[in-house]
Amino acid sequence: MDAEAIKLSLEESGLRCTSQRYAVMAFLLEHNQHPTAAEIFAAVNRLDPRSSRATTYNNLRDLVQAGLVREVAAEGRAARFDAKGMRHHHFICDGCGSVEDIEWYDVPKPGSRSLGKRILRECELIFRGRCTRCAPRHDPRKAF
Amino acid sequence: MDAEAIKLSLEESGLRCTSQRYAVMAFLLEHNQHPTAAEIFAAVNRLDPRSSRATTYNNLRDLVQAGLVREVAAEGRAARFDAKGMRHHHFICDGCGSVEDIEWYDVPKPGSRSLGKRILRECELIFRGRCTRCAPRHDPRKAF
DNA sequence: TATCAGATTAGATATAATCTAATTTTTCAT
DNA sequence: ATGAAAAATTAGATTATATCTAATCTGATA
Ligand SMILES: [Mn+2]
Ligand SMILES: [Mn+2]
Ligand SMILES: [Zn+2]
Ligand SMILES: [Zn+2]
Repeated sequence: MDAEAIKLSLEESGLRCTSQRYAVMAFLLEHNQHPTAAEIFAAVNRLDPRSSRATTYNNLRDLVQAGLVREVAAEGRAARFDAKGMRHHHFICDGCGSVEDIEWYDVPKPGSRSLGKRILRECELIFRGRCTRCAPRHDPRKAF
Repeated sequence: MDAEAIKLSLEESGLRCTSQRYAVMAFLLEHNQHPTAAEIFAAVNRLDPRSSRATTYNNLRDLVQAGLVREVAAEGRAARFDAKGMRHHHFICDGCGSVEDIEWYDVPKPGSRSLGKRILRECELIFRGRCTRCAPRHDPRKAF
């Protein structure tokens, strides 16, 4: 996704393309490691222009509201984010806590009986286990 | 699950059945609203015996490690917990943030091609939308 | 009973997120 | 261009959540 496309997607969502907001969005688009707000703040300030912590949080909030960014559901203290590009699932490593993307495939919806009067919008599938780096350290005779 | 069964499940996991630890476990078993640590702390102290905040957090950590309790994956600030009884999925309300249980059903695993060298242990399915209470307030003409 | 590991406690500390009020930047009507 | 209004940014204070520390308590066991 090039600079112009990012600018456009922001403006289509009713958000001005400020340099700080652009930097957050661009960083998320080119890093799929699901960084925390603190990591994003550090990363966008490594380059110009400077952005404050409050602005980083404000922009993440705005981008999530606009549907361009997602706050990933995960346990743990700090929220993690990714750009909502192609649909995908997530894999969370028991060993190191890393969150990785898994290719999307369709998930069966719950029956209307168990859904009741609830209105279903979307679903999110999280896998757990050991990532490629952590798998070798894992003794398969021991349960987690 | 009666008192004796709780005591037993704790001891099978190598945890002493202290009154504070019992209270946390019993509370989670009879409330499926996925309370936060603060809510659990308040609830177990409404009755005797008193338990400190540190102990509530310590016991939640121990119970999660022992596999009796789960920290639910969800966005938002405070961690939420439930007793790992019967397997189930979760529904998180866009409106009020409540987390509700959804009857379990099997979920197709990702293909070994997209899984790579990762070791899969389990999966967790999260639905999003409007809960029964929030659904009526939702104007279906407006997107979220 | 004496010992000791496990558990609890109050309060201090750390971490993550949000708020506040001042300032800067952009937009837009004139 | 000019000035007013709106939007965005900022540093730092504040709040919320979680963990740590070091002293004390409890209960199992010898
Ligand atoms: Mn992702
Ligand atoms: Mn549950
Ligand atoms: Zn790993
Ligand atoms: Zn609701």
